[in-house]
Amino acid sequence: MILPRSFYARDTVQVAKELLGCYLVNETPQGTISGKIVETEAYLGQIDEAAHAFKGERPHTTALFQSPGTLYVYFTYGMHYCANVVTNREGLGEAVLLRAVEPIRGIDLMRQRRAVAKGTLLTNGPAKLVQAFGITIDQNGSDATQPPTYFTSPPTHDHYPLTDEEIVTTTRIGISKAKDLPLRYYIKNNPYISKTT
DNA sequence: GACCAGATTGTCT
DNA sequence: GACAATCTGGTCA
Repeated sequence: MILPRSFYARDTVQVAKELLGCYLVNETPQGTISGKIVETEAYLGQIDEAAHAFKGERPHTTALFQSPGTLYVYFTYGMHYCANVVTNREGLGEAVLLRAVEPIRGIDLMRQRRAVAKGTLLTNGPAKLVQAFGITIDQNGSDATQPPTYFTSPPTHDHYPLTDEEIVTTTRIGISKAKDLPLRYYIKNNPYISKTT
């Protein structure tokens, strides 16, 4: 079942935690790709110095200020893309960054897009999963509550929701500002989380 | 496996 | 002109 807009229209930290265990799906012309979300980071807009929305709305951050459930895809380091979902309320600039997923469907397609990667290296980082799923800057501003790119709740046989015991909370990585905020979440003992510190 | 440097471009100072 | 919510390929072990 596709997660409705009301799922995202809540406290950003809450959404970041509950996205763990949910599924990311991208329907491409070549086939459907899906994966289980195992690692996220919260970015708190105008009170969070590390957030792209911190300095207010800019031409390249307009998607961050749209309705909850909107995708925000950005380009960084001259060669990489990362994907977020807008959360809380329209106009706040809050979002959750997808840091890692566990491949479920379309693994062959992921391998084609990431020929260099083997094993867990396929999707264990924000730019890696974006590449494996075939997400590009074209998805910036698109609506993640309907196809082709969207999130679903876990299948009924999955263990969900996760307990606090199974969610590890730690500081964010890869950034230079506000690094001490405990806004990174991942599923304990899952081999697909990114390890960089 | 750990550690290090290079890639490459949009945005802000 | 500096730097970025990163990854890869090299070297050394």
